[in-house]
Amino acid sequence: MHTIFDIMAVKHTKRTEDYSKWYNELVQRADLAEHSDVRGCMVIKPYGFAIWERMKEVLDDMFKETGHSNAYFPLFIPKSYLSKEASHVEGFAKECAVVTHYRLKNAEDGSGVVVDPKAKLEEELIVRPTSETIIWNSYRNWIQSYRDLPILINQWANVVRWEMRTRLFLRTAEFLWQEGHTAHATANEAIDETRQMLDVYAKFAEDFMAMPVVRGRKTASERFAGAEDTLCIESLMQDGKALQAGTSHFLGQNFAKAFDVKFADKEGKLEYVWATSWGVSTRLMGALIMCHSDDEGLVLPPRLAPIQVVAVPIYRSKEELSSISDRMLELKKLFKEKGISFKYDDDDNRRPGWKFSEYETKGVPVRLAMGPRDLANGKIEVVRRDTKEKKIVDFEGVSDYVDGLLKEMQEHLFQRALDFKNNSTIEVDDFEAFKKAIKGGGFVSAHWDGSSETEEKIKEMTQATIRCIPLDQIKENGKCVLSGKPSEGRVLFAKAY
RNA sequence: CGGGAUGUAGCUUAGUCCGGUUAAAGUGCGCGUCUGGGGGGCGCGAGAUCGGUGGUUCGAAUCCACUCAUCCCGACCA
Repeated sequence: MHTIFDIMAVKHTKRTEDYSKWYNELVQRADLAEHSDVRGCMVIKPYGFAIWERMKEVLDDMFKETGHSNAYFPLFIPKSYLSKEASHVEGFAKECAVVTHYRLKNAEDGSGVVVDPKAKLEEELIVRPTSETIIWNSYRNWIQSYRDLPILINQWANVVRWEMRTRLFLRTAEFLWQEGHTAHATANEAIDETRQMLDVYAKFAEDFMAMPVVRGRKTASERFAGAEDTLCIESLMQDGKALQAGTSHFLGQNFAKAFDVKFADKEGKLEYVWATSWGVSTRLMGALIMCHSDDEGLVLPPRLAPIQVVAVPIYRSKEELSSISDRMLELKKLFKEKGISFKYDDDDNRRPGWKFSEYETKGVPVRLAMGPRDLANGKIEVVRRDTKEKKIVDFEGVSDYVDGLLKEMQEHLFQRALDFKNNSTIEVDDFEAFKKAIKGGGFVSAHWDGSSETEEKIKEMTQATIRCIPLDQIKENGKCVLSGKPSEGRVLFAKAY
């Protein structure tokens, strides 16, 4: 339907009108990604990929600091591998893409190419939905003695899970991620690793994404297929729905047994190896968007913004442009010294107003503007994206001012999101209040009797799932919000992405 | 895989109910011009075999059948 707004100006869906529509429009408007012609797949565009690259850089450093090395394992996994670990195959079988042939040929009727039926694979290959099986198949050959342990490996890769319903970044059939796969001599060492990597994720989310998270443990029904224990970081989006932002699994000896990976300990006794795996994906992009952005567009935390500062000149004549550009190039040097990424946009094809909107949409943290009046007065305009606050400051010293502003914004975004999360977390003690709270959105902290049956019933009745049992859960005696049976502590419920 | 909806220019849509010359608009794109402190104005121009196939008809974007695709709501899921 045409409205007067469509004709008069660019009109965008607001968060309060239709949150998921707002999200979809924003992803495209900010030039992060677009739908591909392949169902469920997306094209990550340069600006979106630049943000993902920043995430990768930071995370990769953190993995290296904790002793991990990168490696690469194949995209294709022999079908038989998947079935070696019983619960693993059960978890993933329903969403695997399968390669059955290795050749095409021209159709006899000239209609194009068809699969050559003669080129059928003897053993079909699956496209990895995750790499535990193929990696543990390799580890069998890599590990003989306790001296070979631990193995601390990470890989950056794409994986495929044939999802029924997809959404840009949040759930796509193919996505990018990293998966860490470690092998240890003892259960305790593997458990410590699981926890260590969870803390790495939490630190990344809070310090870089400015996104507060709850560290917790998944219930049996939400646990990774093949894990003994799954830890997670859970975050809350602005619409009150929870989003699992990262997981770290203690795999016990499940994969070691499935792939027969044993090592000789110091006494020469053969033992199965202990394992972990942990991952975050391009889903973090979705989390980043939904955590901070507003009705005008993306809001990026300075530490992950590909462009931290953009400057726009305002001018009539070439002479004006040239003298403004001189000052901007001075600034460019100063920002470079400080390690601040800076873009001077002197593109003459776009007008200032257009550029202002563009960079707001793309979430560039700080925008500078300088016109003839500022130039004459030795001033420059500084606008911060998070609060849209506009200030005219002295040109002299503006790089220091902006440097401080970026740090303040990083902190402010986190604090704002933390306040939101805290204000959206409600404790309830009876089921009527529980239903009401779930309807209102946010985390609902309530007692649970620990049974999967109760968990399932609550899900059926309210659509809420147990997001996690917080690691900092306080021991307190209470009664399960549904069954009334005894409980020793509260767990977090929410509707989730 | 169940329920609902939609396919018309790069994008967003009007036209479809009630068939009738050359399919309309906004935006975007190109050129020119006036402009330039929050997505500019004016003028000109390019751009669509109306998702596909078949049928009804003198005549189909419009009616019928089939088909493909996408989106939304469920079940499933990082």
